[in-house]
Amino acid sequence: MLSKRSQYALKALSYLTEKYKEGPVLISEIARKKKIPLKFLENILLELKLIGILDSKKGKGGGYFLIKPPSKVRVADIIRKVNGPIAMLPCVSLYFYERCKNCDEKHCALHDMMIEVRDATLNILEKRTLVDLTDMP
Amino acid sequence: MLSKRSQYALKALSYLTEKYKEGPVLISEIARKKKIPLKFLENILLELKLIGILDSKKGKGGGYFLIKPPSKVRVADIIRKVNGPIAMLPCVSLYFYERCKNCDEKHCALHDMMIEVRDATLNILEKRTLVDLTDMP
DNA sequence: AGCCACTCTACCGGGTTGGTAGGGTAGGGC
DNA sequence: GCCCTACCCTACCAACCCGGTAGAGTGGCT
Repeated sequence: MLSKRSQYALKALSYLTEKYKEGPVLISEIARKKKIPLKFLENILLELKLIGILDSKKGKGGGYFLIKPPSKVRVADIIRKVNGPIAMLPCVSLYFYERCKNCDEKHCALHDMMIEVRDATLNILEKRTLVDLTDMP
Repeated sequence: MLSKRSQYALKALSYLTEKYKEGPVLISEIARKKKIPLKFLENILLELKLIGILDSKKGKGGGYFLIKPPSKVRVADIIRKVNGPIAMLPCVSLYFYERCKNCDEKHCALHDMMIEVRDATLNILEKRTLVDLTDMP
């Protein structure tokens, strides 16, 4: 399961995608529209900035905005950065790989099964970008 | 990611599948062969018994054993019982469903995307049983 | 100057994770 | 009827994560 934090992050990014080209958006506006606790959202947006997905502007007329066009930001990458591994086991993770002490990967049926699951998941998430997250009216 | 507990559970069950029809298997044997901390494994096997996957026999010649034929035990069900939801969001979970406060499911793009991911995952895990977990030599 | 909006530090209760320790108790064999 | 075996039960632990909340700081704009 994605953490609440990750869910909020995705919601916020989808809102910023809709407002792309309208300039900076207030934290408070995002919080209100997406029903996210304000101070928690502050924290999340800050992380997204440090990660390099967003940038911000202070003072009047300030707010947060996407650095890159929404079509260039993959959902899979956001999830990895905010939530962690997408795979179900460390030994089948592409970006958070860790060798398994309990088995030999060449002969581990669980390993093979989880590779399948990982590929099926990535096949969806790596093809989707923020644009695919914008809600239908 | 699956918790360590879930990983150990699956490993233990795959071992018990290999020893199916050979009668009860000692906790200590499973622990040794699968490199799982003994007391932790005790705890896990007990849970699997309460869940209704295993049964045990006390005294000499005792141990743990599968209640049902391995081909009747689906991997997806084990994961759900030991680890929790398979879906990435509560609002797309079949067995742990919770309505989403942040969005209207009918018009939520994230919701739709995660349904796709869920189905791709279940398409694999619900077709697999313990038999598919037995390792190749 | 003064407001605005992000930024930073800190804190907090409660829960989960990944164990460890140790004694209790039922079942079989002899 | 005793004793060994092997599961059963309770308790504890440190460390971290989750989902926030609070409040003061700081830089930018007009």
